[in-house]
Amino acid sequence: MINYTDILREHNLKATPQRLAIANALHLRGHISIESLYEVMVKKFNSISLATIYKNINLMLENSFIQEVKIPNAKSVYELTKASHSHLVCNKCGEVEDITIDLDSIIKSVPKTSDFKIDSTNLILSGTCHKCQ
Amino acid sequence: MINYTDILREHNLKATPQRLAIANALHLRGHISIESLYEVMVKKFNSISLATIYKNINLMLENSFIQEVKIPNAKSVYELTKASHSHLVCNKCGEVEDITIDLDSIIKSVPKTSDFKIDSTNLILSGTCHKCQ
DNA sequence: ACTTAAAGGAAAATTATTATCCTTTGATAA
DNA sequence: TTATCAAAGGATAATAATTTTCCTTTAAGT
Repeated sequence: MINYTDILREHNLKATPQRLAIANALHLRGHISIESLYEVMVKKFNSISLATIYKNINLMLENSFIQEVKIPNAKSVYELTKASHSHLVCNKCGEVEDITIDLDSIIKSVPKTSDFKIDSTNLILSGTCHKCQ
Repeated sequence: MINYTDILREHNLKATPQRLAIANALHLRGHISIESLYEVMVKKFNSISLATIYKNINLMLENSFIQEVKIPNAKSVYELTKASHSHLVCNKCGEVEDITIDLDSIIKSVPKTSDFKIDSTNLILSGTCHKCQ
């Protein structure tokens, strides 16, 4: 169980018990939706408000402590910010998995004639995971 | 101005005036959000209901006449279904542009050890477009 | 320990989306 | 071309998702 106190502070976020629990839930689950996160949090703080979840998720996004992952045909999930990576999403069980793929060649393949300056990439590969095949 | 009557019917969608107008708006704009689509449609059908927009967007999605494009930090836009392609999104003006990129090598680079069967890809490249640089 | 800006909780408000219900209409066939 | 009817449109209510408000509590720096 990692202590996220310092990491939260580095992102200009007060280290409250609720936030430490959110950070840990994200760490343990890897990716989690708002509603799942709320379920997890209620077990630890029986009177926590959904508004607290939303307010923290939004602040954490603004301060780049976490990232949103928008998934085709499903609700968004959130993850701790880490090095740029892509995602595998199983259409059967919904599992989301990180995967590191080098997209440099892809970025270079964008025609220079389009004169578009690429800052970031967002790649989701959908299909069927090992367990669901 | 293309006539989408037959194409709608091929997707098991009755060719109503409202649907033809939605198809044309998508064709003209390329990508459009719910609220922009509503604005466009109200000009043509001054008493159209937002519910009609939602019901049609959902039916068109179910019947694969259109696709949803989920964009980081922005609302979804919709586009007519066409051959698989990726998207360029400008962080400044919000413009969304189609781009054809061959992702075969990417898909093949997913380690076979992960035993994940990929069905579809979803790639968004974010940055700054020509006009906004 | 003291102070204070920020965070939490409860609930209201707002926004987004879907469902309901009745009227109208596109598509098929007589 | 008209008659028929399931499906679609419009108005509105209902629901779901998210944000705001307001007051109490607390983290963090003195």
